[in-house]
Amino acid sequence: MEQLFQYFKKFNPLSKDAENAIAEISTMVSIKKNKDLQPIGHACKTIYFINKGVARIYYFKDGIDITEGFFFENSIIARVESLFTGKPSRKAIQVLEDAEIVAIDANALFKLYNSFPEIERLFRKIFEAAYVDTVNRIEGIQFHTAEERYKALLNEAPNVLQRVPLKYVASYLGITQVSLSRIRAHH
Amino acid sequence: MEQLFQYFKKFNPLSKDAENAIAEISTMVSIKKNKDLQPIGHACKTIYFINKGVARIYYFKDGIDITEGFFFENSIIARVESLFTGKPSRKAIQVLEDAEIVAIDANALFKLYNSFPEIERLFRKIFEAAYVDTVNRIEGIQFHTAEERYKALLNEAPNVLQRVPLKYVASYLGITQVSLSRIRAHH
DNA sequence: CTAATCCTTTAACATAAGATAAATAATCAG
DNA sequence: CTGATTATTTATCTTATGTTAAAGGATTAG
Repeated sequence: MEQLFQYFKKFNPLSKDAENAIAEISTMVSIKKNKDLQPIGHACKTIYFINKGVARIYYFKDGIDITEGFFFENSIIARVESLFTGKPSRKAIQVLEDAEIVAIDANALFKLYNSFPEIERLFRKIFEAAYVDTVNRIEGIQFHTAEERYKALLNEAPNVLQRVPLKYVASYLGITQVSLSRIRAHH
Repeated sequence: MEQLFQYFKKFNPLSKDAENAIAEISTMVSIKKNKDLQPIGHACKTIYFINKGVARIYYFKDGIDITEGFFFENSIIARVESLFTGKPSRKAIQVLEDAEIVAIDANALFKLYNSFPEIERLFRKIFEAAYVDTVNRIEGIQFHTAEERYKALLNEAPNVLQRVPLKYVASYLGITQVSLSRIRAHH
């Protein structure tokens, strides 16, 4: 849990009481490469934090596996379109390397918001930052060729290309595996 | 202000005290068609609510005007990538019809979070909902042809096509004006 | 009301990316 | 270690979208 509390400090440092309250509603999960942490079709009731490993959020569109995003050590994963609406998620979370993950019970967390305003503030800030990332990502998608998007990824997150199968990277970039391969060949 | 408070009720009803506190840090703005409400290059210190009119957020990429989003009556506009980071925004807000807008001083609002947890909660929920919209929008962009995106817009937000010049719609859809025209001709 | 400007469409051509298929290369299970 | 599966690359062809240019419509300023 210590790693998670360190992460929290960057957003909103918590009192010991608040940390303990979060520890009580959290569990450690060890999960093997390629396994789904959460399957498609259930309401998202958990917020995850990656201590070790890589994960992706994915879904199927017309039978095709599409990666929405990649997540590395020291980051939060949640399928917010379900978490914040209560609707079942059409998305799954899959681990791409053997991983150590903290699972936080979201309903219990939302209850803690009432007794610990500092926790509500913490998660407000965490999700505000995630929101900003998402807005910036749209800007990266609009009006860029596939090659530009690939180069941007290579530049901003080279670890993605080192640790993640290219077929997942392709759909993340919004192109086919074949196109990605062609772009990489063109150097 | 009444229209804004009605909007708030959908997220988190406020006490009279809280409403008054927000009223005190807000001003009404009347602005003419095609005028910029906020120019490019300043840190975003204001959250807007549209009582009447249409607006868009836009920016320039390689000299080309790109629309990030459209906003209609009864919605909040903010350039969150600046609001939540404090960095200057490379984006501007332009009004596309004569508009009536409530401008909320963001720094003053953030201070109110300390005295009114209900206000912090309200805006947490507002931006969580906006975050969900943005995540869903990425899904709409990835792996859809321009024609599919156009039809989706026609279906989900026909008012955009009725009230907004097509040249702005084109960049919003991530295509050129010429392509959009061709797609519309194919019907 | 008219001229000037701006918006939208149409046309012709160029190019990036999709689809399909097949050949390598890498990984995994037994 | 070996065969089987899975991932990646390469090739060929097709198609959607970009680019540029020009024409027609619509809107606006004076």
